[in-house]
Amino acid sequence: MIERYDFGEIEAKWQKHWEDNKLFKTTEEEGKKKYYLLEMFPYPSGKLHMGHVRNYSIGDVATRYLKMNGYNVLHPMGWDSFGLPAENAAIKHGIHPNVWTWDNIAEMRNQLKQLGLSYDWDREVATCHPDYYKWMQWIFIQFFEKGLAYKKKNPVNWCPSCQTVLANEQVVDGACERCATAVGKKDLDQWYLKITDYADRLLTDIDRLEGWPNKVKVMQKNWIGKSVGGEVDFSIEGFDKKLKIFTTRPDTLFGVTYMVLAPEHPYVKELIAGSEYEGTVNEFLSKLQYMTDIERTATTLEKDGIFIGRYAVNPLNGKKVPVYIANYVLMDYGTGAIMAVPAHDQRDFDFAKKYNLDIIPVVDPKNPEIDINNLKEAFEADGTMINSGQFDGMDVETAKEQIVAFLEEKNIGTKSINFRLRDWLISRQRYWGCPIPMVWCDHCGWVPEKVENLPVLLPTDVVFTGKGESPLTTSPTFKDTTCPKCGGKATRETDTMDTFLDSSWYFLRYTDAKNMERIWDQKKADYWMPVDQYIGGVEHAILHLLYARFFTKFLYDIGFSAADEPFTNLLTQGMVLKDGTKMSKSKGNVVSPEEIINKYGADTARLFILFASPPEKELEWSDAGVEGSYRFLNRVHRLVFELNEKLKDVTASRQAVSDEDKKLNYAMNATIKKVSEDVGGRFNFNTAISSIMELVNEIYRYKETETPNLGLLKAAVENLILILSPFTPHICEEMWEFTGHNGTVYLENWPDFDEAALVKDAVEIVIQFNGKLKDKIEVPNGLSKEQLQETVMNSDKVKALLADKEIVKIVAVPNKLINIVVK
RNA sequence: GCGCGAUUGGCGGAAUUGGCAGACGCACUAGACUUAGGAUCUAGCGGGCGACCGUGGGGGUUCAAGUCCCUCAUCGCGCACCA
Repeated sequence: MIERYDFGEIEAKWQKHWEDNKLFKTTEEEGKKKYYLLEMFPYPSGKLHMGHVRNYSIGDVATRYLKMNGYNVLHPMGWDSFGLPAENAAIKHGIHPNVWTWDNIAEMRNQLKQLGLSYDWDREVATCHPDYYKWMQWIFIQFFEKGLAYKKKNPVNWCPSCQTVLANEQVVDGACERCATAVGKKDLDQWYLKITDYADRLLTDIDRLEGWPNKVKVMQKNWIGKSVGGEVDFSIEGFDKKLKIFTTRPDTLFGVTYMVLAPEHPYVKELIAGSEYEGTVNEFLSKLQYMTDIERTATTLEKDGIFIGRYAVNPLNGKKVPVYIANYVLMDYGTGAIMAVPAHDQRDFDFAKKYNLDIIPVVDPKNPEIDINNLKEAFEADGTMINSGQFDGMDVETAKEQIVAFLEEKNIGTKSINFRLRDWLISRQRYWGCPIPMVWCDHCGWVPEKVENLPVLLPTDVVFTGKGESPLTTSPTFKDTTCPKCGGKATRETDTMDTFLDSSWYFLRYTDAKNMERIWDQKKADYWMPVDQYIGGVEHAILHLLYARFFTKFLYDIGFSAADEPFTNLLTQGMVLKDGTKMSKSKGNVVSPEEIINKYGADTARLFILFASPPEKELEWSDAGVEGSYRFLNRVHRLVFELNEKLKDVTASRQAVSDEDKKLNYAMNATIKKVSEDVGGRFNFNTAISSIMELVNEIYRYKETETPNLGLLKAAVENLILILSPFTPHICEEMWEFTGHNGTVYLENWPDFDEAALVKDAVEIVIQFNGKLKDKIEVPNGLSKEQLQETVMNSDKVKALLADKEIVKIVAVPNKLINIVVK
């Protein structure tokens, strides 16, 4: 170590040292507390951005802290490396996605290493590697064999720009999540995973996720969207099939004044066939068909519908009500048909007003301000049943139960639960993804590829047009094959999988990443799982985290995972902002990590990012703040360098004799305690760092006192290096070596703090009058209420303040304050 | 519209159980050292001359409220015709 803080030299030196000594390699050590710490793996775009630096710095601090505290920590890294950008690069620049991706991985791996992150690189995975996607295909086959993967023709979300289908989760405000193009509908034969079979478990188990942010849990609950209600069969006059509807308000069945079918409902064609309404209804339908999803679901869109010339019969009271089709009823929720109760549903109310339909109240609000026979808006709250025959007088909840029970008894309805969650559409008409390992045989139907033939490799002889069908169809060698079952002529599935499948189980593969025989060794997976702490962006709150939970539960069910929830604790880190908005190329406010590392070093970059804001909050980038962090590291470096001459032959000791000694000893122990709590418990790295800064200030002050105790000073410096090391490992390694230690701080024990040193001889007491601060005095530690009160009342200042006042009450809190209530 | 969260100096942010509001850092001001300072060190830094006033506004509970309760406002995020 030289006098100047040469971060470039120091960081290169220690990164090499760590790598040469395989310091971060992890194995299963029985009898040692395990901890699996995981950050979301990146898509290898080629360049690290500040969000990555933040994500991985947070994880690295926690890892290094846990390691020093005796945990056996698994901390792996890999690449979510299938996906569209690689394919777009191929179309645009003629580079093969494989080449493009692996070049990017090499570059990003290098950048991660420059940050000094403690990854076990021997466990690296890349989802585009055949050794990985072989097992992806294996999992798909397990789904297929359990009946949870199926192919179905359906109108699907189609992005005309990406030229591929999208899952519901990937459609945001009716537009493609990736490119923001308006999403259309297309009838396609597509593969689905039956995530709906897991809807109930995915929902109820959310309550077990105590270590997850509430926000994420609420988002998942809303996404799964469970509704409890009933299904009721209505008959239609002159039609032999029953019309089944789903409702969450069976209590309002007597208030039904019309029925609505979704325009796509299969009965519609039959119901109008040959009638005088056929022409006008078809006209209405074709008008709807040309609307995009954005238009169709916009809140501003007026409710629009048309009577189809038929009448349904209310099974409870035999009443005839008209049947409509309308744009506000969706085919893919419930049964695609509803009973309309305008008095108690705002949407039905709006529609009824527009088309002049009856409004019959069946729930009395018992509120004189609401005129139930002349409603201004639907009354959706609780009340007492009216106009409902034998159910009159019941409250809403009771009526719901009673009416459903009545329907079940008469065999005209059942209790029913509906989920908003749909099955997961996983086919993609793209090249750069995992091939779906299925073969179509005219005799046997869909047959999975034999496991011993996996992986079904991505062909390389394809043409990238960026249009229409999957590029795999252009491969002359891929498509034609033989049936794994009967050996006859057959064709391969040419679609690839949604990349969200790849990332739904990578955390399990890390536990035994290089296993060529099995997906993983069960013992190893059982040792490490579940992930104790998962860290990543909140943008994955629904998609990735829900899919990963689904996969884990499935793998648990088929006996391949000991855990049925993958992530015990979840930390969603905040975004990195500049000038109040997200860093983006288009806004020109991007700060590149590379630039910061070159100018100040990785330690400064890490320190700033951890110090500027608590991890879960947004972080406002500040160049001046980075300078400040850099100055702090220089200050520490200077302190250690300057003191070394004096301290090199001294033995560290925690003996504190003088008052000044005690102050330093207190600061040292208090800081160790605070940092341990902030890092180990709450992930409050910003406050941990500020307390370390205070300790540095204290050491600077102490070393200038008249007779500093060199042993104690040395102990303070050593502990400073140790507790700072998880944040800024390179400079701490260098200082640790410079102060005469062999080996690496990474393997040192986290320092203990001495409770006794935290007990002060004298404490400061706050004196309040009516809760307002008036004075502060020093008193011996541990005075009782009575003693404290006596001391305070004898103080001259208090006596003076009390001169013309009358004491009403005195509240004394030992070692803290005394509040005198006066008149 | 529904749900979740936030609002503290010029700025980022502290205040863990109700108990000194503004820790730590940035910016700024003055001074020291210096040929020089964008290095370093020292001091100051919510408002007000002051009694005092101050944590988005208003109300409440309490000896005591940034913290608990009610209410309003603003901003952010999520969902959104889900029957």
